[in-house]
Amino acid sequence: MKILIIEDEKELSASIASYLATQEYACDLAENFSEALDKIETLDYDCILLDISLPGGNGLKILEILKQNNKSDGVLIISAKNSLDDKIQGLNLGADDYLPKPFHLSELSARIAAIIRRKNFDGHSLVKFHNLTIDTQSKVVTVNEAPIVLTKKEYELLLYFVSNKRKVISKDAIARYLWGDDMAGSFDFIYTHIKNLRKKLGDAGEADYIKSIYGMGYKFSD
Amino acid sequence: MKILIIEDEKELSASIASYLATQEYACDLAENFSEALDKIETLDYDCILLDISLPGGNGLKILEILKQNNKSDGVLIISAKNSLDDKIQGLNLGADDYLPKPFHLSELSARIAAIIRRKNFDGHSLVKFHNLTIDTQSKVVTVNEAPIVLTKKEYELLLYFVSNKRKVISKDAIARYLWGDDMAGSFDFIYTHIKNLRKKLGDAGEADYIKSIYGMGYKFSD
DNA sequence: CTAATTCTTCAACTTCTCTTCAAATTCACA
DNA sequence: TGTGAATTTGAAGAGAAGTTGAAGAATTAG
Repeated sequence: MKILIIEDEKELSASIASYLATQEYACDLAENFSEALDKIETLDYDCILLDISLPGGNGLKILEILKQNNKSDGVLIISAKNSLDDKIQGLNLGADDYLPKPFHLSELSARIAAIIRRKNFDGHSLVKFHNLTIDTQSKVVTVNEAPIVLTKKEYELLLYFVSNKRKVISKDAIARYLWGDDMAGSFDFIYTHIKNLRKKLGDAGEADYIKSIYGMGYKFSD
Repeated sequence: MKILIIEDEKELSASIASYLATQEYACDLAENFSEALDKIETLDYDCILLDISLPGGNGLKILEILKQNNKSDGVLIISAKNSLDDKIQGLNLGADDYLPKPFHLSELSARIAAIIRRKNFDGHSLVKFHNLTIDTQSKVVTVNEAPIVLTKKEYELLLYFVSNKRKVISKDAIARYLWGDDMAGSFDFIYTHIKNLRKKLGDAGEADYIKSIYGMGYKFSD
């Protein structure tokens, strides 16, 4: 479970992070507006702790951006300003919960657990990458909201790509993932399935997500 | 895990070192400005404890130099001067945390653990050398933030250089690393790959990292 | 059981990398 | 400063890696 902590008080965020680490959460820290945007863009988090009163840009702005990118699931607002106004505004923008400072780390942890539970529950098992979404429950893949039809192998391949986005994946790894450990020899399957997947993504308007890295494998990125 | 302690009070640094040794950290000590620079240049540390109030040069100066060399990840400032000013300046320069004296060794240890965890987590397994970074997951190499495209052999060669930076590497060792043990005879491959790597690094603005040591091999340094 | 779909195999083709080689240059040492 | 050895360089062919289309095998659906 990955958590992003957007908080400018370093001592606080460090202690949150070290506490959450004991609960098996992996934390990323962002201490200002631009850092936060950066992390949000490059990684997906199971939960985002957002301090509203952030220097260099308002925390609510971040929430808006998350909302626009369909990533506002799992946001827990923390704030010293315990004003009703902030709270309402935050929840309206799609935050899942609101926790006024100061708080006990155990309460924070409980709320995070609740948010993640909820998120994984309501059919939100969506894996996303830009305008591409994969619903791992219904197994429906959409590009720009329009569904595309994939075969089973193509679906598994795409899911593997998206969940390892921006990493170079060796053909060996792909072979092991799709066919199990005993896939010595030829990569002809892979070539063909990649060709077909590229074709279908291309037809749907999103070519070029799957890059070949000569001699190394493939990389799914933008 | 390697830790550098930059601290002029010998008793303090000794007791920190011996405590951290019990936690499986290996500590190096530097008790003044020049010693610190020396250690920083020759070795990479997982965490650096930096006393701001250092004789013979300000500790913040060291932080600046670390920052310039892209080594400011993992710096924990310790200081008796518990002024807000120092703190802000330190954190602006990229330190990860700030611990005012006096402190409990257990707290120090907890913060170090947090810093190392953070560093390994959001560092994406980055190998760095000055303005050069190698992301070993995405296999992307950047010079001054701009990505450069390398072939597989070039990438492996560069990675070998960077992980053996500032050491003289024999062509035999390079050959064994890149092609396995059975590479008797000619070094023509190496010459060519080094030429190409130099070209690409040069085009990206960083020539001269790869030095030839006549009759011995090569050295990657600045 | 048949038809349709999907998966795998194969071969021709394209693209990019690696290696080879010879000529030019640099270096250490006498 | 001259000499042989070490290194650099550019060019080009060999070779590996990746792409593509087509067709047979396997699987699934009706």
